[in-house]
Amino acid sequence: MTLDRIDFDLLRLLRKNARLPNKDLAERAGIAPSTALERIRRLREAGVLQGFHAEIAPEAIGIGLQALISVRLAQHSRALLDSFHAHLRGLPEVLAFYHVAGADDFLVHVGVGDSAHLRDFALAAFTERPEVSRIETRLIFEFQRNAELPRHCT
Amino acid sequence: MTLDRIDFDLLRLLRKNARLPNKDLAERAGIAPSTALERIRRLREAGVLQGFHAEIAPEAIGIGLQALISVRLAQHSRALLDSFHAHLRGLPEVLAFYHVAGADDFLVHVGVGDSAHLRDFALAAFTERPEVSRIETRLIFEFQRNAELPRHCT
DNA sequence: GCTGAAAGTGAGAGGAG
DNA sequence: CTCCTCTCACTTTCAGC
Repeated sequence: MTLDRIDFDLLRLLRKNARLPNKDLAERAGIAPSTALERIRRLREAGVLQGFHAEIAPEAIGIGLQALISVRLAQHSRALLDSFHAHLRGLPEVLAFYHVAGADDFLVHVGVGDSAHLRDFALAAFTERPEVSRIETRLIFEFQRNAELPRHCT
Repeated sequence: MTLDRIDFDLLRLLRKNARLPNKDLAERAGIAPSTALERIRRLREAGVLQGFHAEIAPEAIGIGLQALISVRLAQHSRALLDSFHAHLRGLPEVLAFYHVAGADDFLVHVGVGDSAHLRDFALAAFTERPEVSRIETRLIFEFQRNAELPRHCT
């Protein structure tokens, strides 16, 4: 699938505000509302638009503390990897995770209530797991996401 | 501001699908559409709902490679921190960044076209910067975000 | 603070260019 | 592929509960 300038405009607008009405979307992209509707339907079907998510203030949902936990697995077998992967996906404290190349295999972004919660969680969800060889926890002072599209998406 | 069960329901629904029509939102939360509208307006005004963002397939916008770059600053002065912070916010390759406690000061999630782009970018945006003392780059095999709310948000 | 009706507006489908 | 029109459904406001 090949995207043109109008597709990038629609993506850029939806990336900044996913609840923008179709009418406004069309106007700002310089096309008719029905055309915008059709384009967005196609972008979704092609898997370019994967979803729309609300961003929620962490403190409002009881997240007073965020941390990054580096995890090194005991071995690099496929079975162990899959098992740990599935485990990560089931933890509500996990906000996001990265599977990376390097000495540590995973980097896990977690959100917890307080430091006691963090200690208990790190112990139960990582240290006590058979797949895990070693973890390292870093507190997050600030986390920010970027809603811009790359420069070449003109 | 104190949230009740219905607020959490609305947040949970919008977190999973930010484009869900208000009517459906109300129905699934068990309230009238006008009530849902009012509640969401208040959640936005209170800063609980901070925004709505589309999730876009990286490859579709020319991101063939993602990496995590650990950055250590030369000193920990406020001026240097602010300067580097502002710099990060202006880079389109930066998808997100963490300001963390520990030996490294920042962890930057970047998306680039290919390995040549990554090398050039790491050099120009980090290594050559006066604020930066040292960087370390790790390739990302997989990145996943969690759209669930914490367990206590019933 | 929630409900339900009423007015205004946008979404979405079908057909023409 | 894009636009226009038309219908239908949704959003949004407001008075009443």
